[in-house]
Amino acid sequence: MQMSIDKSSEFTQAEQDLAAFAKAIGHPARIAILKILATKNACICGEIVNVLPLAQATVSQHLKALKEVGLIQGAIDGPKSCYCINWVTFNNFKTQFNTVFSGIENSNNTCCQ
Amino acid sequence: MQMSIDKSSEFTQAEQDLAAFAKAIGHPARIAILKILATKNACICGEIVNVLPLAQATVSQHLKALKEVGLIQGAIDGPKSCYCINWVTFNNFKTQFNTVFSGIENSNNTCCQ
DNA sequence: ATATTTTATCGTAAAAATACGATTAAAAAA
DNA sequence: TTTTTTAATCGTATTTTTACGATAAAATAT
Repeated sequence: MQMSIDKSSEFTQAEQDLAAFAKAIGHPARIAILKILATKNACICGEIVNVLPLAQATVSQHLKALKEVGLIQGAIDGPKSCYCINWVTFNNFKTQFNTVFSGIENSNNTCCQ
Repeated sequence: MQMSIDKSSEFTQAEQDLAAFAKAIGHPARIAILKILATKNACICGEIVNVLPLAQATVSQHLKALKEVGLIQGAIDGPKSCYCINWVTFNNFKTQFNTVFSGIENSNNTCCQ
């Protein structure tokens, strides 16, 4: 008996992309990281580790997740690592989101009450 | 040796709430469901099951996830279930998102390249 | 009254995510 | 040159998510 095979590829690329972005920001630690980067413009990894209630390895893992979907980018600065938000990707996500859900939201929706 | 205890409560309520919303839409099936509901206003569960490449039990599970964060609401309609988007919650999510990430995105960000 | 339709829930298997200590690698400081 | 600092990666334990068959519950249809 086989179970739990990934069905993601059965959906459209747009649906997969949007879901991937949403998933990436779907953890409080990653929200916190993005908030820090949004206010500080650029930030050394160590500063993020100091602020978050997580181990260095875990923060690195979260940074990697954000980097993989392109929401942040990093550059090596000596022995340190500097991160910042990639606003192009970020705004692209916003646009995709608003496009997909620009349905009938202005209708007086009184269904399913 | 204990590991992997949930650290979510160490973050702010706003961070947790926003992450919960993002997590809820962080799967292509749930994006697809929201898209259907956004265009159809209201929709019977069975129609969603027919359109998605997933088993009925799995779709029900995804619907439950969306309902739990308040993004959709459902009403029993005879033996059927009618679902629709809760636009109040939905727009609240949009607002929260835009508030948190209204940082310095207009700056000419050339860091971390 | 019985059968059918519809959907939620239960049980469970498999996969992915979360978390951290330990280690590695690479630059800087001593 | 050796030590220290910084951060990525590895290994691994635990938890959560994803997926589905089977069952239950509740209304409709026969």
